[in-house]
Amino acid sequence: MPEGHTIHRAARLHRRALRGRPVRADSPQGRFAAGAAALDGCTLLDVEAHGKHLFYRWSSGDTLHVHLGLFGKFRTVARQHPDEPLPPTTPGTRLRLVADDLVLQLAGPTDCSLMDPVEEDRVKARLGPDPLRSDADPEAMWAALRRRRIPIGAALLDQSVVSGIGNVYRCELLYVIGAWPGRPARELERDEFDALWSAGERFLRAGERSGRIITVDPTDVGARSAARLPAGKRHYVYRRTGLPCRRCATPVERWEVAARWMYACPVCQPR
DNA sequence: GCCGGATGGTAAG
DNA sequence: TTACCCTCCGGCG
Repeated sequence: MPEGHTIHRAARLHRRALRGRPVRADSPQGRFAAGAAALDGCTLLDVEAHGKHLFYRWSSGDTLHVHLGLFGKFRTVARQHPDEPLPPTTPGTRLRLVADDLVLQLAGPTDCSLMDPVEEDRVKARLGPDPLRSDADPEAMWAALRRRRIPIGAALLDQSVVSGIGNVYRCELLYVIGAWPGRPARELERDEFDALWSAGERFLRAGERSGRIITVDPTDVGARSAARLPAGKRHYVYRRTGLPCRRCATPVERWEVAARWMYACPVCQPR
């Protein structure tokens, strides 16, 4: 589920598993053969996440940029012995990193490439503040919203306004702050924005820790704890078209905003 | 077992 | 605006 929480989680896990270790690198699919050859035998120095982007820094001076897009997936396989045969890869495996006790495989990414510092800066310059980063500045997001006439539902998907939020979080965030998605971004009140930012921080952080998106207060779905909620009970409105709102029972509506499905309760999120 | 859809973004037209 | 990337998962049979 690649919204920002997935990316920060991958950064944390990959950093812990691979930092300081030399790895073998190759591209079973072949589309990243030259890049993998450049990384082969190098040591991972650090991993940085910003929004939905990952940056891996290597002892060679190279930076590996990964963007999962909608389909990209990482798979890690533990190894007992360094001389154990490698696990099979799917034909689409773009990059494989092999350490003594771990194999990391990447398939289906939107981007997997080596970047120089100029390209890296260009990518980062396009990104708005990321609530999961310690250097995130909410005032930058507030200023960006004030400049836009587009609906708030569209602004939340614009990675230059705020980075790391995807379609699930945008729908759920607007529900929990009670804002109609079609309202112009610039008309959001300051107290609504503060609630939006803090809920965004809270949702993303919980997602990073658990590896899944759970936005409901468990008491709203008749559960004691958010842990192990079944798939149909994790959200207030996302993918619940026509089903009763969990708080007021009004049917959830669905329509397109910024080329993606938007879900909202017309009563809890008044226009 | 097959089919359709999706958590996203880029580049072509 | 449309095509594309080519993953996994859930619904259906």
